[in-house]
Amino acid sequence: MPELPEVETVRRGLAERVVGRRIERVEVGRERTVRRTSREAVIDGLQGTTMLEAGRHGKYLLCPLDSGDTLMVHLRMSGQLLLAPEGAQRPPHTHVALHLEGGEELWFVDPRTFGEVVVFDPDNVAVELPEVANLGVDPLSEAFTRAEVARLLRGRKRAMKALLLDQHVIAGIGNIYADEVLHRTKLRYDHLSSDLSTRKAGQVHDAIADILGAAVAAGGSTLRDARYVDLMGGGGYYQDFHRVYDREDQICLTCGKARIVKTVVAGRSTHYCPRCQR
DNA sequence: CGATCTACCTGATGGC
DNA sequence: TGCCATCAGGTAGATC
Repeated sequence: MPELPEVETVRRGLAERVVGRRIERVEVGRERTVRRTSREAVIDGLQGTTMLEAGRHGKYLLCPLDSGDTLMVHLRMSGQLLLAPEGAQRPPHTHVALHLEGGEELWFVDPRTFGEVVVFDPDNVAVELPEVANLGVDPLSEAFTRAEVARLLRGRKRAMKALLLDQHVIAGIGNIYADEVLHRTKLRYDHLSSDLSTRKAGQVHDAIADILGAAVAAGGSTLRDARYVDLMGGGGYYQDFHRVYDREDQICLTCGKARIVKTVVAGRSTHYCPRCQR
């Protein structure tokens, strides 16, 4: 569920409401959520610490603590971070609860349990969280330029959809926004990245920046199942602006003629306009 | 190297 | 209403 815009919305909530407040007590329910290390490592690593800032790289939340360690949270498919009053009724599948100074709790809720909570030493990230060390450029960072995107895309011979989803190249794009970016740039999912002109690669850069930026401004995309919500439990509304995702058989909003096709590519649902995208 | 498939889980949805 | 099959936004690892 959550891709960069949704994770960024959660990050902003943490920056506004959790950074600077001491974590007084930690509860870990389900062991699977902390499988990377252990229940003890997460409890001992968080208890008594304070988040210095709320960071993000791609879909990974990375929050440095005053202990020198860093808290990593990945929401994967169904994870949520929710802020609630101390003692409030917890939803099912609340696997971690942080009791914050000032009488609130921060919950990690995750029905499918793909998500993770890790406390790690940032100086040792390559060993403790290698996938974080190997993340590609973040589209909201200064390093995300037209020239860099052209280099990343044109230097590889990959199907465009698979490449946009590859977190080692560009970090943060998931299935929804990959389809939206490809539609905006009129590229089909199987267009080879090595065939892009420099100009076209620049358009891909611009589409990523525009679409992710607009989605962040809209608070992300909350689909019918409402599995993505922000820290306060509110939904985003960028789903109202999707032009291909979840619009199977509907008329393309760009050409007004063809109907959106839904197919499966590399095991992922893929939506595109057969008339606009080549 | 790259594409595809599978596995990890639970819940929502749709067909019968 | 109930049962069952199918599908879901992510990622890593195996296989070809």
